[in-house]
Amino acid sequence: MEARRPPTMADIAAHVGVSRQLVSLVLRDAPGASDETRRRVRDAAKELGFSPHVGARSLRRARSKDLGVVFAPAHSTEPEIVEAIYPAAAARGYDVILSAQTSTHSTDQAVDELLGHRCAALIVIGSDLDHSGLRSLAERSLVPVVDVGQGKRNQYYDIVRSSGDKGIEELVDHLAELGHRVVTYVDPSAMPAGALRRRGYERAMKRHGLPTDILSMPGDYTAGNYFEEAGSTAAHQLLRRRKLPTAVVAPNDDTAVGLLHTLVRNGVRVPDDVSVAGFDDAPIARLTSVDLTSVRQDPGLMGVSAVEAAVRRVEQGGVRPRETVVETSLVIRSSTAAPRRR
Amino acid sequence: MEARRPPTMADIAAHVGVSRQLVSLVLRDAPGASDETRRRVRDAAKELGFSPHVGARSLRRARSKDLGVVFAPAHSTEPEIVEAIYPAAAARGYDVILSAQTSTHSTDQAVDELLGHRCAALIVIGSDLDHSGLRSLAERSLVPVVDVGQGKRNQYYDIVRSSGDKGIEELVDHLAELGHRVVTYVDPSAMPAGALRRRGYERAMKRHGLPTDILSMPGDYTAGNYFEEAGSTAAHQLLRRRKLPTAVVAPNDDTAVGLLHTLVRNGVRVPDDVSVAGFDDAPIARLTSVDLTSVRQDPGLMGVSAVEAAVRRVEQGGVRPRETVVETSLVIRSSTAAPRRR
DNA sequence: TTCCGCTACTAGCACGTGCTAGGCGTGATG
DNA sequence: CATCACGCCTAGCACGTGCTAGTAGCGGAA
Repeated sequence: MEARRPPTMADIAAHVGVSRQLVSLVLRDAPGASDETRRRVRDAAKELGFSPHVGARSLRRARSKDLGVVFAPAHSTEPEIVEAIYPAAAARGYDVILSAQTSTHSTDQAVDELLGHRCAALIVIGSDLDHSGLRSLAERSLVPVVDVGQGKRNQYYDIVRSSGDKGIEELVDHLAELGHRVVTYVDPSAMPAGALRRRGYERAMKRHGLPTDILSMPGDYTAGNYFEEAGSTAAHQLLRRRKLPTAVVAPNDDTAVGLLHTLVRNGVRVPDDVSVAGFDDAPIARLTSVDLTSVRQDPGLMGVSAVEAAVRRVEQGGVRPRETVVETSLVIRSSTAAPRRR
Repeated sequence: MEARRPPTMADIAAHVGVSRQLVSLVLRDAPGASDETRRRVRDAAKELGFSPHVGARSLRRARSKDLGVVFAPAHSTEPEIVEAIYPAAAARGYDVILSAQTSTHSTDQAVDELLGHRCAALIVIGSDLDHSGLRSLAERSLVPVVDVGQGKRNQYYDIVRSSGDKGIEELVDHLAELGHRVVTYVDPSAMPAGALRRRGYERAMKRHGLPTDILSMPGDYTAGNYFEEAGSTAAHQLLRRRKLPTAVVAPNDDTAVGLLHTLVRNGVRVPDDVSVAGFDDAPIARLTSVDLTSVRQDPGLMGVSAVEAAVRRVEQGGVRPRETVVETSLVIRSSTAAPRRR
């Protein structure tokens, strides 16, 4: 029961009866080996269960072929972005190294570990860092940094974000077309990308000549189900009014779901009495029992864009960071409908 | 705008005016350096932004101090386990390397990457591998493997799982104590850990002298919201019956939520008309608009147990793998109550 | 003085891989 | 016949770190 050492190229070489260099050459698909030898080396590698030592490889290699990704497992839309990063990176010849940001494992710790692996670039998804935090990260890490989420174009790091303002505008347009005139916006004030989305609401309402009605919900972003709670609280506030709006919009699906369920539980029919809409098109919005009209910000496209931005900065040394805006699309489901006649 | 090379120990040594070895010694907290030198080396390391090259380190080091973790970002309870692994590993002096299992990145690929990093052990969470897959993984990887999820004790790999059968039994006990006599069990048949939980239901019902009523729902496990859909379909089937049961139990929260929402939408009051309970105590169960009675399988404890099992196998070479069963606890919320008088 | 032990440091090899520079044989070209 | 090109292979160094085996310097004991 001894712990055997994993096989190296030297072991393969000895097994086949050639030099170690030739094995390296074959496994790198470099020219200069006969087909017969290639076959024998590959067979031996498979037989011995060879797995290249990425540490040794990154040590020798001039430039790294790894993308470091920081993400928060607790947040909902991020897993989909992470999933999209894998094939995008693979298509460009890069490997992915993940590091989680949690309450016991800070963004800085995650970044330090990734830098220890000598990643070629860092992709930070939905980080808790503000602009100055990201800026200093970009400066000290010496590698290109891509922030996925929110922020404005700058010269320190790349940004990939969805067009949250235009998405909300489209949503309001949809409601206005259905005939809604009283559309309330519930704003969980602690939401990172919230300001942009609220602006979209304000702009669209103004364009339609309708009065804005914003319900601002304070709270702690880091709390477990803050968003859903904010929606629920907002629903109770609305229920205390003499008259309900005909439609309610929230800048994320969790808040909208909190609204929806609380309204339904209190005898309000959705969409008959009140239309409800969210943003993100999270899995929860697609449940048949929720079936929420929402705005989809394509997580796959965001992942691909992040990889593209990172690879571009890596391979064209010295180019300026840029901002990539991913278009959103309206997903109409059964939680919105024309308002009842009064 | 040239891409500078990250600083090495040799750079620090040159900066301070000592040998490279002494820098290594200081940064490893090994004895044999004066306090004054330690301070100067540490200051220089900080000033230059030194980050140790983990590749070089793992190359030289006899045994690795990394735990490789395979997880599926799309699944719901796993992020919480991953979060718990970080502090547990840190407490024992291990680093964590994550690799995701997605539709475009198989478990095998994820494992190969982790083995490339020369992890000391592998922790596989909620894998799609069956027993023989895990067995061959354990055999070819040459490192201890810990499977978190389900399975039976065996000599090839460790198992960490929750006591799903006892958890469901407790849940049925709770319902029986409330006075329920007609308790239906909805079984999404494709669920990996499903058999164990169903046995718990059957055992408890028998103990209480009640007839079992199992609604088996076929379907594809890998589909996006299969579980919630299964619950929704089951609700429709129940609604077609002449008489509803007074309580419904599901082996996971998604199915229970599908049940609950579909029943509510069709005018059935929960818990007044029907009590509904799930399993997992997933975030969705805790939403105030759902407030589902459930069985909590402590994800934190599962993460810690997985790390413990892995470290034990790593540090006591040759010990046999074992099975760790994490106790569950009943979480009573407002979706269950005493049945109405008939 | 010599020897010993201690502190503070350095020399040097090893880990597994990538890559450049060569070497050796064979067949084609001058 | 000498030279060259080419296909196939090997020698050897480098990457950044951990660790063992030293080696000076210095104070104290014999």
